[in-house]
Amino acid sequence: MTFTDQPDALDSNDPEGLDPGWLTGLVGFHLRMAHVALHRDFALSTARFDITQKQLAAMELIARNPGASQVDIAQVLSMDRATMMGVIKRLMAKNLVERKPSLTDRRRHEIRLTDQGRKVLAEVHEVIEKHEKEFCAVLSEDECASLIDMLTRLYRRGRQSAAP
Amino acid sequence: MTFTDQPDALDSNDPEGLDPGWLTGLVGFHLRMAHVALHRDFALSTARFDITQKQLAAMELIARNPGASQVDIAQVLSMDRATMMGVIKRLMAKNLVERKPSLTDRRRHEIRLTDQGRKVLAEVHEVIEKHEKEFCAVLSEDECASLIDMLTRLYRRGRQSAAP
DNA sequence: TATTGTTATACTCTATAACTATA
DNA sequence: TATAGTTATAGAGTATAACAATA
Repeated sequence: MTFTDQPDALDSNDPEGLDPGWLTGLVGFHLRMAHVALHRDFALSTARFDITQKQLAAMELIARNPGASQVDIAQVLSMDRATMMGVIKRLMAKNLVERKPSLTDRRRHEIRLTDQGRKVLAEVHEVIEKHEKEFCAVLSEDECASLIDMLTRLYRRGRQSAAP
Repeated sequence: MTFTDQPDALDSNDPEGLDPGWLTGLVGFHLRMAHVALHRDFALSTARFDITQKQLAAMELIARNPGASQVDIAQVLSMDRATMMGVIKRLMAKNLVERKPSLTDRRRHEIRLTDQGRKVLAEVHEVIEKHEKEFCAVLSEDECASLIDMLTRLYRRGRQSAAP
């Protein structure tokens, strides 16, 4: 029962000895598994920053598009505006982003990074780039580009059919 | 300000007009976006079954490996055993799976599908296969196989470094 | 001691519905 | 009417810690 008894059964096709069966052929299944692995890796790499994947994505968009509204950010990340609210709230609680009411449309709140936010983002960038390299070490550069291309097509597809 | 003013800005590189910047080059970002799209699509396709992606994956493994324990299933799906507990609980509440204490190791509970579970799983299979086809319509067969191969390598990699 | 199942706890994300203020 | 933000609510998944029963 220990890992020394049946190394073959562990290292070969079925790492845990169970038959994944029908799931094996589903892109959706592998997409989920890869995402779970990434998510956990990410959490480990960025533990000291107390920030999640989604919070980082939001911060990056805010950094690149200062003055964007919550709805703008939410749309790009395919999030509900109520969900986005929660993300922004947590980022504000950590003093990473701040809001100002728009002068031209008083319904909107323009979101910007705080100085603290910019500082943290720069630090996180380094960690993520290192993490990304390690995570993708099993892919060649061509494969990596091809993977991004295919993934992009997959989620853009969903948008085209949903938007109009 | 309406969508008729700047069609180019909407239909070209930036569907929502925001600059994703640094995120564009990250496999992790696109993996997350594709996963979010898939997750939502999945939920829509299977709404009438009142079942989630993870619950389905667990059911499939249980179907293929009758008598497996909760820990077995959890390991394959990279879940904590407490998390798995929640999934199993919900599946039991819906009368889709059942448990029996193992005769050889009384700590273990062998999990099996109920008749109801088998029936539902068969119906869901059809829906998912149709969904999978639509979701992957933007990929050729070769691309699809290549994508699965790359994704598998990504999450297997995580396992190899974690297990020993 | 180690493993399995279990409960309790806490956090994040997700979505819906309803409300306010503004356009 | 429509949009932006907000709150309340509910549910799912994630993880940790602790416990009992069993090996």
